[in-house]
Amino acid sequence: MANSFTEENYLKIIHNLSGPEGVEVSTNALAEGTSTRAASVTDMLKKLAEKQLINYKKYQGVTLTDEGRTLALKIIRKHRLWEVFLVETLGFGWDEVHDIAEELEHIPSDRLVDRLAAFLGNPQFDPHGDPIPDAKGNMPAANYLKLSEVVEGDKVVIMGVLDHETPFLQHLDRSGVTLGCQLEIKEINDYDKSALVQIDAVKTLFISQEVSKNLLVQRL
Amino acid sequence: MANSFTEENYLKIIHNLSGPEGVEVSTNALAEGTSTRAASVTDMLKKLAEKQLINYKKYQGVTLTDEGRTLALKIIRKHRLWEVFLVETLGFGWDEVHDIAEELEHIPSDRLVDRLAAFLGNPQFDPHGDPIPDAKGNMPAANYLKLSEVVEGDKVVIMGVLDHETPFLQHLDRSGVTLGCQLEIKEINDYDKSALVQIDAVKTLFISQEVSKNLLVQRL
DNA sequence: ACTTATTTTTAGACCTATCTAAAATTTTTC
DNA sequence: GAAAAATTTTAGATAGGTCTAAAAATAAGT
Repeated sequence: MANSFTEENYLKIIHNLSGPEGVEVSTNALAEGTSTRAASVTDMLKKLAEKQLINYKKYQGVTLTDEGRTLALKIIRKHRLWEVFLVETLGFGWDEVHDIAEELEHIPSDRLVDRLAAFLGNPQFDPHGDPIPDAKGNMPAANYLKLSEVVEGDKVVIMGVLDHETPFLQHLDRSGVTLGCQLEIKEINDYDKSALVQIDAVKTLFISQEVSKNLLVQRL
Repeated sequence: MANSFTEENYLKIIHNLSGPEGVEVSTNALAEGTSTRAASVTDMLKKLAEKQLINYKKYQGVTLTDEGRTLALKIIRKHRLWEVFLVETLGFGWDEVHDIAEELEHIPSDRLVDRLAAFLGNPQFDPHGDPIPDAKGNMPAANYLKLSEVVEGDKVVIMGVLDHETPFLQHLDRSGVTLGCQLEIKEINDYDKSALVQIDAVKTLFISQEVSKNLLVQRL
C-alpha cells in the first residue's frame, strides 16, 4: 500500500498546478508537468483515484483529496528542506539544487525529515522563497504578485521565483537579482512589456516580461 | 544507459559478498542478499553481464569487472558517507541508519557526494567501522579478525561489526559494546564457544558465539 | 446549432523486475 | 561411477509505468 516514486510525483505536481485554491488540473497539464503522454496520465489518475488520493471524473480534471493533499505536502516539505540543506549546509548555489532535491524528496522516514528540519533550524522558506510546510502540513499562504503585474513607480522586494531551473536562476545571478533585493520600477515599455528597474538603489537594468512573469514580489 | 536502483543494489551486494579477494558469488547467495528468488537473480545477472559490469558464465557464479567494481564502490562510498551524516550531523543512533542509507545511496550527483564528504571532513570510516572509499574508489583494506577467532588471554579493540541491523546493534548498546572499546578475553567456553570478556577493564560479561562472529577486532 | 478542432480516454503493445514450476546442470553421497 | 540432492537456468506469467494509434467526449468557430 506504499506509494511509488511516480505516484508521489503526480501528487506533488497536482498540488503545484492546482494552486492555493485547489482548482481542477487537466490531463494535458499533467502530461506536460510529468513529461509523459496524456494516455499515461489517464492510467495513473485511475490508480490514484482508486487509492482515494484524488477526486477524478472522466474528462473533468482532478483535485486532491484531503489525504492526497497531506501526502503532497509531505513531499513538498521534504523537497524544500533538502534544498535548504543543499544551499545552507553544503554550499550549493540556488540554481543547482532543484534536480537533486527532486530525488531526495522521495526518501521516506519521518524521523529523517524531522531531524533534518531541526538541524536546519526549522526554516520557513526554501532558497527560492517558497514556504516550507511544517510537520503537520500547515503552510503559510503568501500572497505575492508577479513582477509582471506591478506598475510604474512601484517599489517592491523580490520574494520568490516561479521557475526553479538552472538557466533562469543563472540569468538572475548574472543580472544581480536575488531574494530580498529591492526594485524600483522606473518605466514599463508598452510594446514588449519589459521593465526598467533600479536594484537596491544602485544598478539599473531592463527585465523582460518573460523574466518578470517568473518573479514574485511584494510591494513596500 | 544509466543503471537502475536495482542494478546498483546487485553490484553493491556482489561486492560485499565477494570479499576483498573478489571470489565468485553464487546465484543463491545473491537471491538471499537481494531477498528475491534465484530465477530473478539469473535474469538480472544476464543483464549486468550484457552491460559488462560482471563476469558471468552459466552455473559458475559471478565476479565484478573493473567497471562493475568502480560502480559498486561509488554506491558503497555514498552509503557510508550518508551513514556518517545521519549519525554525526543529525544525531541518529548507529542502529537506526542502515535502512535510510540504503535509500540515500542511490541518489546520483557526484557533486553532491563530494560536497557531503567535504562537509563531513572526508571521514575514513562509517559509524559501524567500515572503511569509506575515496572519490577515486580507493578503500583501505583493513584486515581485522572476528571476535570468534581470538583465544583466551587476547586483548583486543572493537573495530567494526558485520551485522548492520537494528536488533544486533541495540543488543551491543545494551551490553555496553561500542567501537573502540577494549576487550580482554578471560575465558572461552568449550561447549557453546561463548566468551567471558572484560570491557574497558571495568565490566565483565558473556558474549555468545552468535554475537562474536559479527564483531571485528584488532589485537593490541 | 452544426461542423471542426482540441482534449481525453480506451485498446493494445512493450520493458523491467519479479514470480512459480519445470528442466538442465553441477555437486554430493554411497 | 551411478543415483540422489542441491543449485541454477529456462519458460511462461504478472504488475507497474510507459508508449502509439484510434475512438470518444468536450470545447470552439462561424
